[in-house]
Amino acid sequence: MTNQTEDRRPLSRQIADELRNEIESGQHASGAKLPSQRQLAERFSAARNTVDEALKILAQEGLVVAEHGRGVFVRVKQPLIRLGSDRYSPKHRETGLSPFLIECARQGKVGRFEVLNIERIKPNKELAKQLHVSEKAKSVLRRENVFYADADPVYRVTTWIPWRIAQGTGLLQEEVPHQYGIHGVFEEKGHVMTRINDEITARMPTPEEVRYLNLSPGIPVIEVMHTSLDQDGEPYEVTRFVMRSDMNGLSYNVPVE
Amino acid sequence: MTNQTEDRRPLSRQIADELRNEIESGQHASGAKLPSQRQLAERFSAARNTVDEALKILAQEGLVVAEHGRGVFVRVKQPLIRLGSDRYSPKHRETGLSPFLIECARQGKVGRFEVLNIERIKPNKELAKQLHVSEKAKSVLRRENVFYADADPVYRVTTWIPWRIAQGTGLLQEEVPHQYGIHGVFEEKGHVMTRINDEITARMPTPEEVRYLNLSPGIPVIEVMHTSLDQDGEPYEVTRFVMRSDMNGLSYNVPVE
DNA sequence: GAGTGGTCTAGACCACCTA
DNA sequence: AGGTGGTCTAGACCACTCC
Repeated sequence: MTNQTEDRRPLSRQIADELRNEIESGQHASGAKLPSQRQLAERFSAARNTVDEALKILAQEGLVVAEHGRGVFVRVKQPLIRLGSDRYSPKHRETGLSPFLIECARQGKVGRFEVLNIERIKPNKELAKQLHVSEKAKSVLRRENVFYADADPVYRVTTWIPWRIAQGTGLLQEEVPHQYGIHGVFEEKGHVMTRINDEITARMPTPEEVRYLNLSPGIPVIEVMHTSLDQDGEPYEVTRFVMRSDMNGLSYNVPVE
Repeated sequence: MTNQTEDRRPLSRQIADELRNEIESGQHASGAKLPSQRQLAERFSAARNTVDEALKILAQEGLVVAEHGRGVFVRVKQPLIRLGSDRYSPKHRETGLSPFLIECARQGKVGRFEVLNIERIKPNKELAKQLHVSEKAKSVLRRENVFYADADPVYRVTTWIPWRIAQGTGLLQEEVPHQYGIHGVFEEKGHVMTRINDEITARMPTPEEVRYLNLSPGIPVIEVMHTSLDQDGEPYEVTRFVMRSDMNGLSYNVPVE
């Protein structure tokens, strides 16, 4: 650290900056344990509180993770699972695997998902508009899932389907009644996916999402609002993906129209 | 707050949860000032430090913003600027405006950008591979910009162009030498944009990005690595957008192939 | 000048992990 | 048992804003 008496930045920032430098220059390898807070406090002639503050800054940047009783560690970057614009492409049918499972397999992981709940609901205003259904009735089927790669929760997924389409298809059951999954069901009903519309945002997770996705501090989520459009341009399904950004990315390889 | 003696969560969390509830239930309107830290400390029978901690949790979630000397305020949500998959579409040529400017105008804002620097550089390994250029020479032109909506910085944009394409086009000057912008220049050189590939991630900003984008705590950035492909499938330009997620979203409306 | 948030200290107790 | 992070306290001083 440079001349402390001249430096007007808060001490906790200075310590954070110094440690960040050390990490980025490779003095603390990925996964390595940093000196304890008490050791750092002595080194920087600061109170332990102040060191804790500095480490919280780095944790918030996603650079380090504290583990209670063990120490503070340089965060190990995970390879990203890339959800692609081709994730619904018919070309993936041949393998019988969804793109998520393919990507997991490519990384030597086992992908799976759990059904949280399935319910027939009244849509809110916006959803009713998007799906061209009535706002007054229980006109929509909602399915909520969590996707896992090995033991790590990766996405929180909610799918909304107009009841006129879901009706009588068995989509009220956990088990999806089609070998090509939910989109196989839609095709049988005469809705061939022709275009998709994905609206993407990023934000910090809600406390509920922190629980579901087992998120540590400093990890934002990516939210994708996806709409499927059929051969007539009619929307027939909306899905929201909430993804942990430390394990996920998106990829759109598309023609310019 | 419920029975404090039974609650095992840290006091700062309890305070944060309580205040979050109050905000979400509308007891503190958007933009409203919360009670001062000293008042809250008294109300919750806690040290001011503890209240400060609680407010930092909410700030990190993007719910409130502290303003030094003024108070802590409920964050006002900004309307999002949506960068679309059609942002390069020839159909926007007629207006003579870029999609960014159109979107700004729609929100009653004035869009503009500043050139930070323009330089001929040696690409790193990954970039060399993406652009099919040599890693050993100064084979790439880099242009760095910041985009603004009114006074707010919105994107940090870096564009890399193979020097063999940029050479002799005037792209070394600040002023882009074509009425249709930089992509007009590429077309004149025989590269018609036929496909794009966008790789999207989200993360917390680096301290440098915090400075450039004037970011407050709890706001992640969205990073888009964009590649333009010409009629032969050849990549001829890579652009990185770093966008503040509180003012930006993405939108992909694309065919299923 | 009064009020606000920003930061720091020194010490304390707790919960968790490793051995 | 001993070390580590998690949290809280009480008090202090500072920088900023507003009147």
